[in-house]
Amino acid sequence: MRANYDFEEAEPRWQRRWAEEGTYEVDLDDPRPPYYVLSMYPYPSGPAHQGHVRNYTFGDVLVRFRTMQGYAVLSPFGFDSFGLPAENAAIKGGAKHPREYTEARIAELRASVLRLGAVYDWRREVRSHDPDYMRFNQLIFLRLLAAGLAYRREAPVNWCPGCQTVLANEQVLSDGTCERSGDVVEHRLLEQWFLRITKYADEILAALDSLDWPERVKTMQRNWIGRSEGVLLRLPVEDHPGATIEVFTTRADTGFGITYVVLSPEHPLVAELTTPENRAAVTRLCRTAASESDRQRMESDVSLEKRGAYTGSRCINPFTNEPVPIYVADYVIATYGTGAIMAVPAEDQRDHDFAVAHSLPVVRTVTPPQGFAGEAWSGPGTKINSGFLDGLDVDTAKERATEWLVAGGIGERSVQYRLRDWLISRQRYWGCPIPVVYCPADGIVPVAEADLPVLLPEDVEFLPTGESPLKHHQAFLEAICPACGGSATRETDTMDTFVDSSWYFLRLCSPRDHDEPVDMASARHFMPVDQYIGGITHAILHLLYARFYTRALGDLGLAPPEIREPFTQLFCQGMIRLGGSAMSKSKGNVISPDEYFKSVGADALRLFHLFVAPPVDDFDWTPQSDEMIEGCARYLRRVWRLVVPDENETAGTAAPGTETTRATDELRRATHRAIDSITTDLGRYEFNTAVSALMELTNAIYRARHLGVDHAAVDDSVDTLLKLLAPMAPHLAAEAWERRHGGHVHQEPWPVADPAFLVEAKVTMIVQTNGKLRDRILVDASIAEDEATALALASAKVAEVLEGRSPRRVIVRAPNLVNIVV
RNA sequence: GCCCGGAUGGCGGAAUGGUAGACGCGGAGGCCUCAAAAGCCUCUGUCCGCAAGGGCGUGCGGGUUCGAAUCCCGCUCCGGGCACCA
Repeated sequence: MRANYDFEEAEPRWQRRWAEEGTYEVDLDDPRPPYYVLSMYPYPSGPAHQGHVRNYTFGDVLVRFRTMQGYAVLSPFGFDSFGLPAENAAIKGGAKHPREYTEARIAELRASVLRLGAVYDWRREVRSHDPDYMRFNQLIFLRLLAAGLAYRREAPVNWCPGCQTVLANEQVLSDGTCERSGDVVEHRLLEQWFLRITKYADEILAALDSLDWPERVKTMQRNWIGRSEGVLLRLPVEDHPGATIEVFTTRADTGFGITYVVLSPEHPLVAELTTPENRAAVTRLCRTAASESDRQRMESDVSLEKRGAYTGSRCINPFTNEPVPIYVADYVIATYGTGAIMAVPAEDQRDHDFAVAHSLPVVRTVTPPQGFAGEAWSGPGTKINSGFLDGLDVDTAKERATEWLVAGGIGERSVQYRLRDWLISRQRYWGCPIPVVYCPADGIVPVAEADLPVLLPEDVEFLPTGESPLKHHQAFLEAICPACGGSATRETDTMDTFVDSSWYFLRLCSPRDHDEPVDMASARHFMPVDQYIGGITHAILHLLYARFYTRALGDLGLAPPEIREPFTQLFCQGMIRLGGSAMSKSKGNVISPDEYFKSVGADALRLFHLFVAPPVDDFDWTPQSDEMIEGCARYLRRVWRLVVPDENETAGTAAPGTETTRATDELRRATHRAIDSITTDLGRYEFNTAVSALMELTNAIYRARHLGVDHAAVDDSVDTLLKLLAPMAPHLAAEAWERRHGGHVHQEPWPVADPAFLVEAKVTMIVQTNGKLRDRILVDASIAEDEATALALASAKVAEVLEGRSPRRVIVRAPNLVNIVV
């Protein structure tokens, strides 16, 4: 009836069938081996744009491919549904509650993903803002609290004036601005909740080595953790008996070069060590440092003027027993190491800059290389001016100085991390409440687990005051102390949304379990995630937190303790850029897939995303993209005509003969080559070359039909083509297969290449002289070396070049190549 | 500043030591059609040449090798990450 494939009718029909028939629903008792494919659950920002399309297409190809290979593929979906945009929209738009807003966006995104033909086990859907998810999110927090992995303390924090909340270090960009709003981040001293990720720093770092992840992601995590080995040493303060300044250094060997010591402005000893005549300058410095953002602090450095002030006190350099002045300066960071440093201006450029600005002495303890024209030399060399270290190289001296400090009780070996504990408090409404109350009698008291979840009140007003509406909601604030039964005040901070996303992949294994956040048997069955797919943007934040949480949950008995790493393989797809920046709703440069669903169908759009560029690469959306999408649609029509030929097309009319036999053989080999390369490509996320191989096979089938290959061989190749196409263009493959055979192509086993068809009987041997191509000769694949040489030397083209000379050397790589050197 | 990627036709890209440019987009010509759409066929790196054929060619300069887009050294440009972390 229909010659043309009506994708607009067929695609939604197949989408309904896959959902209704539960094709991609997987349970614990499934006899097939489990395989877990997960795309990072999205923040629901509304209908999908091309970035989502690319992401979910990649994931869906893997789900369908592994299913055809015989796995019980767990393919769940969820929504990272807490977060600022919903609350900001409520504040701006007035009427809509963040829940209503968020759920509308979820419906839109879910519809897009369904329309794309991506298949999930929707029974497993989780949403972070669902009370059920919040309950376990809070329960995990309470267990972390009980185990000492969550704690509250006053700390200098990153405050974003735009978002009116604190940010984790990870959310502050290197220029000192907020990653969300772009505002300059300020410093504030606030009581905040932290998670003790640093306890796992060593394990998380060490485990990176054996992780099958992209090297650049691992490098980024290593840099972020920033482990450094050194010494903590104590410097006694002159005229302050008992007072010592503790500093961390990785260069114990430079001790003889300490010419001053610096405290950060926030250091607890600043007030005590500042003498009256220096108080004014020191206080001014500390006040400026406190009020300024990191960016302003760094910008002050551009003038090379290291800002600092003398305290008036001195401490003793333990190496020389000489007193050195103690300064306060804002180039020392309070939150790293001990918040104080020993300054060695000859071997550290920052110290050198400061020393010059404040006329402090510089003593070299390493001989710089000949011709060194810089100021501070931090590289290797021979020790000088260093007493018992003189003449040693830096590494040996470092070890000797360390031993000396330890033996003298002055210091001990220490490892410091750039990684800080994870600050999770957010002063916002639309997040998961931190389940504690403040009791005048008992202090911080956790909410009883039986009383979870602590829900967000619905009757709140969103006003542009910058304050969380929770702070003014009486019914929410008023709580009963679980310890004494007296009245208490509820915590109004909510959790960073990265907490929600740090364990959802575990929850997805048993999303409806009412007793525990993670069912052990389910997690043991499905975890770890075999293929995790997402953007490189989460290389540090989400992926680091998830690795931490997986370990912490295991150690708390909330998840299988033997599962340390959540994601076996990670694939980071490139982003789609439009007008120079990543396509995203917040940037307002999105291209919707909707018009393509209508004009060419989901399959053509999927194929385009698979074909247009290597999946790991970024690619720029250009006007040419539309032409290429049209090309993919054209290709699919070409496939369709193999199944339902036009009436004026002729096929297989030639009489059987030797030509036919050879063409049939060639078609069969083309088919098995396609199976082989596509299977390899899909396993390596090289979807672009997989599509290209599909096209080559299609071309080969057309060629064969043209030559009159018998119907059985063509039919066989078309069937294989449809199976190979099934993960990438699932609707058309399903429709075509059903017409030919009935049943589901996606339930067919994945084809396996027969090695017998991968070897060629005849090979084109190339003949070179001095590495330059001269001739091509068709030879038997089994040709012997001497025979190949003889054939090559017999070539007229070679004779021309040789001009009667005899070859100096002949390189033979039978049957592919002979290179004659003259 | 440090670290990590990348550079191949008009365009997206393929080839990881052995025929550079697979596959596709765009372009040119032809067929079909009253016409169009759709489709089919041929050509399409560049220069010289009527042609046969030949020269050149993977950002630039060197090197290793019988042979380099591919490996090594040094540059240029582009992209990303980190950046006062002692």
